Amino acid sequence: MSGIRSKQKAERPEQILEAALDEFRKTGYGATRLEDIAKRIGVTKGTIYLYFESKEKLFESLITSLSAPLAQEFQENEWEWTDDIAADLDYILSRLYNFIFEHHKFRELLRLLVSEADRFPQFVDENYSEFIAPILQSLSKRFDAGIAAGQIEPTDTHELARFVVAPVLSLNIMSLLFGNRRAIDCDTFISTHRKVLLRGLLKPGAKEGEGGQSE
Amino acid sequence: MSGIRSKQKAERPEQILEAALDEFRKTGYGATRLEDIAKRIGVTKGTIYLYFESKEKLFESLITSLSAPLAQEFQENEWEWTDDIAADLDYILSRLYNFIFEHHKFRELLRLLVSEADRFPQFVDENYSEFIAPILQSLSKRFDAGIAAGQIEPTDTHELARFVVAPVLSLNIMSLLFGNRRAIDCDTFISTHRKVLLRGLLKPGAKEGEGGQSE
Amino acid sequence: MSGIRSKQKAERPEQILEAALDEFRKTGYGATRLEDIAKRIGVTKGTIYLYFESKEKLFESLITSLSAPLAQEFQENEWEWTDDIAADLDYILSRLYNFIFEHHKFRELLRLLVSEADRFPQFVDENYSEFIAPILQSLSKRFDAGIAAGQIEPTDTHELARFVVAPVLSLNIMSLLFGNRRAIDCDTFISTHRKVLLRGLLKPGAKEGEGGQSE
Amino acid sequence: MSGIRSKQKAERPEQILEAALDEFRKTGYGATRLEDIAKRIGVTKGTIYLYFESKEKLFESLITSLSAPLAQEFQENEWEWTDDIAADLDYILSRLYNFIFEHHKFRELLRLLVSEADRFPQFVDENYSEFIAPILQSLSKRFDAGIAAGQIEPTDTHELARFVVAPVLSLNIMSLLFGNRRAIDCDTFISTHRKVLLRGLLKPGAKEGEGGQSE
DNA sequence: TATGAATGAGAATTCATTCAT
DNA sequence: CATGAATGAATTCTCATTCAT
Repeated sequence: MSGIRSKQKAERPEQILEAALDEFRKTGYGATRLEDIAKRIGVTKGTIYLYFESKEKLFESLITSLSAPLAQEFQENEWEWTDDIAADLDYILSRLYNFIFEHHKFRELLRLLVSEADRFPQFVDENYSEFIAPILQSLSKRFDAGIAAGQIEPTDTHELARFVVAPVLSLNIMSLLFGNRRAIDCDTFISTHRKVLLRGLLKPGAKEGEGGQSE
Repeated sequence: MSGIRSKQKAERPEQILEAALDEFRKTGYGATRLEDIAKRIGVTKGTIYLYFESKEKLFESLITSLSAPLAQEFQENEWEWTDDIAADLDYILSRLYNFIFEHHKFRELLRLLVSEADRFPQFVDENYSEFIAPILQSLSKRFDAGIAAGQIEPTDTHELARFVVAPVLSLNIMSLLFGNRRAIDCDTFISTHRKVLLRGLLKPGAKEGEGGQSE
Repeated sequence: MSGIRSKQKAERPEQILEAALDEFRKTGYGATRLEDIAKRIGVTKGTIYLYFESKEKLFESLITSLSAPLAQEFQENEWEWTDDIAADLDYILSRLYNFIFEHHKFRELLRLLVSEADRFPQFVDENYSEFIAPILQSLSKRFDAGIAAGQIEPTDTHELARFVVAPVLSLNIMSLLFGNRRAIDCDTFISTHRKVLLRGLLKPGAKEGEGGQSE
Repeated sequence: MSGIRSKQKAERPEQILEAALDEFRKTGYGATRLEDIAKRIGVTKGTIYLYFESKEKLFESLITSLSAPLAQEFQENEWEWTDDIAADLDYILSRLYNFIFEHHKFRELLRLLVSEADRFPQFVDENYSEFIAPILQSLSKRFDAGIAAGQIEPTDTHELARFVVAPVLSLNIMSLLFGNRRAIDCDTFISTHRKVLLRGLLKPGAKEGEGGQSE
């Protein structure tokens, strides 16, 4: 309508995906109307069909467009380990948390995956293998090294990685649940996570009392 | 046709809610058709309207019917603390995890809350205050006592409680995401959780050095 | 709305098919709107979907409902031959033509088949094998007998049957094309058909000469 | 891109009509999309609107473009009669059949007319008066002469003409219905048509027995 | 209580048509 | 001349809801 048709055209798919994300998360896949997505960017329903052949395909494209760049970012930026396990743990946590809060879309991707997990299981699986599995892989390798170096108590390192990631996922869910109705004190949460991981939950003294004192 | 019928009639609301849960979680609130819910228990759409005045009210009743008894169970069964912090941590974890695995419905409640959080925020809040808040309250009280008794490193105990619960929530989400497609090794996860909380992630030696590698 | 729900219900499919026939022939398959079909019998679009799962299925059911009883009628009423070939020819023609004029729907079936032949070839084939083929079969048998009895000039009797039926088909098409805009003098057409078949087109004299003009 | 282009441009309307015929017959008027017509000749929808002001006008132009040259051909090539009625009948039949099978488009014109007869009755009428009527006129004139010359049994010659044309129409319909799924033995059909017309269906002997022998 | 036929508002989708480039 | 992005009205199809039985 303005004149810069071709420029707009190039950006349309992104625009639509952006708008679709907003609507899908607000309303859920089933209840979102394509018309609302269209309105959001000032076009009409029909326009969406120029770029996506159906609501379902739009949803699929959305999932892909959300996870692909995230996965890529993780794959491109190799984890850089030192031999200081504490520093590396700090690095792991800050990277995980930063990643989530830098990427507002990550949270929504998660919501969509949880909501529609039974209807689109392939997406869950894709995301797992492209996105979560590599993270767990990297972390468990570092932990293996840590164990070998006597920095870490021997344990199942893959499970340990899973456990290290878990609170991040959890924080994510919280922020999905409460949106901005309940300000979540992320910093404190993160710092708690860090503290517990770094130093353990219990005082040496209490711990010694616990089971054995050979420590 | 008569005896069984009348018995069933009394149970109709429960039957409907049960069926509604199955459908809502499979399809999401927006995309679930009342007819499918009805079919599941061998009645017709009209019957649902004898017990619930609309789809939305049905959903609300479902949330309530799911969370109320769970919250009640938690409220009735007071936490029973000892002065052995390690034993109490074990107790906390086993109670939290057992709760999830005993109550299949709990997981689905969570999914519904995540999926529909923006559309039904009141439910999220209700659940938080009736269900999650009390848990956090109880745990943080115990941790306060632990700190006072010198068992636990001083810290923000409410956040600590949140952090202790986080992996539980996380495991829950995982099982929502992967259903039974990806067998999650819950036992190992829980045991890792326990180990890390009880003894800390790092060896005393590594921990003392923190930045050094006297190891 | 009136009260005799169940009676109406039983008749609905027929009602709808009847209305569908009227609309499809008036407007063609592609351009017919389900709403118009519905209006014709005083119901709404939605009602049609209680009985037919899509527009296409409705069309398919229509074709079947049109051809099935016609084919059945032909199959049930065996052709009854005498040994008078002239009488039998009369009988054949009157039966073929009567059939067309008794069965208003037959004409429309043909139109639908011609119109949609490329889109629904299976229907054309079904109709051929269930409906046309048996007719040709019966006629050619009679002609075989006629040849054996020296009543008919030896010839390919299957083709002869096809040729005997052809003008009937042709008249049918004419009436489809002109509807009631151009009154077709069917009686004269039929009588011409009869005359030509019975006595041949040419005088014996001309015929005998075949290429000569003894006239 | 330039030389070929400009040549193509001059031919665009024809190209479009050609493509339109293919699509209309395949899909019917209502269900044909202009975009498909455009694609067929490698242009876009918009281009069609440079040459035809609407879909309906395009259809109208198509009918005209199909029937006009056919009618013209018939009008230009006067029927050339001899006084040999048999030869003339041969000539009539071969001309009619040749005409149909030379002109693939004739069949499709017929299909379109049958399909859309109720929506575009004017076309049916135009075609009748410009095309069919003259044929019937010519034939009936020849038959009149034949009767006057004692070659043909007195009869309604206009109806006779109609009847002579009928099997041709019929064959046409068959080929519309079965396309190339069911090879129609046209030659045999035509030869049967010819035989029956030329010599009559019945043997002289059988014929005499039939009703009267004053013949 | 329960049914299920019918409704009708509303959503997805299609496509003739327009128009800026 | 030609494009093809955009439109928006029209159409198919869905489903929560009603109500006569």
